[in-house]
Amino acid sequence: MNSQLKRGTLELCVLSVLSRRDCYGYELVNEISDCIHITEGTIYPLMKRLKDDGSITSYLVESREGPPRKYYSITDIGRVKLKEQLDEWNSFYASVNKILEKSI
Amino acid sequence: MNSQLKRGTLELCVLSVLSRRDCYGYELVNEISDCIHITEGTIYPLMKRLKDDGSITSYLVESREGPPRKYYSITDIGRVKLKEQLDEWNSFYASVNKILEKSI
DNA sequence: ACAATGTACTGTGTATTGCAAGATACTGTG
DNA sequence: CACAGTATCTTGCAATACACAGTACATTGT
Repeated sequence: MNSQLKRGTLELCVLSVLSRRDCYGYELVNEISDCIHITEGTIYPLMKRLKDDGSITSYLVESREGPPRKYYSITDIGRVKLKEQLDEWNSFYASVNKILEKSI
Repeated sequence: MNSQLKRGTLELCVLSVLSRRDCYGYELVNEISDCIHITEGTIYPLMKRLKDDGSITSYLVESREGPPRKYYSITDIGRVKLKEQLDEWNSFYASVNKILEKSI
């Protein structure tokens, strides 16, 4: 898979999943990896960016299966961002497909 | 527009347009910019990469409206690459949409 | 004691884009 | 004719986000 394609969409995917329910990082990796390959080394820096810009908050929860889990929760700022990025994504792939269709 | 989204797709778009007809760089910029904003500073390094890996060839044609135009032509290697990237793109945006749909 | 798995984090490298600037050629206007 | 504007190609530097590898620590099972 061309890893360049993922750029910009992983953030959208994370926000989208978090808009359904709170998740911890490792869980997000597994959830999203079903469709698009990612690893922890990709997700944690992304979560840090999202936290820094106020799109998400986090809280720790003890776990019996390993170290404490850091759950992430989407904020109102994050929901606004999600909506914007969703619109961008939809118009973007419509644009790409328009260019591609011309060549058939 | 989130410029990160374009990554990986511009090459696909260029190959796709070239699969229809030969184009010169400036023309490609205008053609593609109808849908996705790009400038010469983006297209020419891309054309160089494509030429280096054998996906396209180029030839000069005199012009009465400015300096000579450098036309680009897709090769068989380029067509194979186009097909691969087309498949990747289709499966990629299906994957993204699958993740996004879960959150509705 | 040790392996396996769950969980979080960091560092280095890399690829592709944005933006800005420059170089050359032609066209039209004052 | 000078000059502005447009067409066309080229190059350089900065920024961004991802890949991969590695570290660290907790728990459970053998």
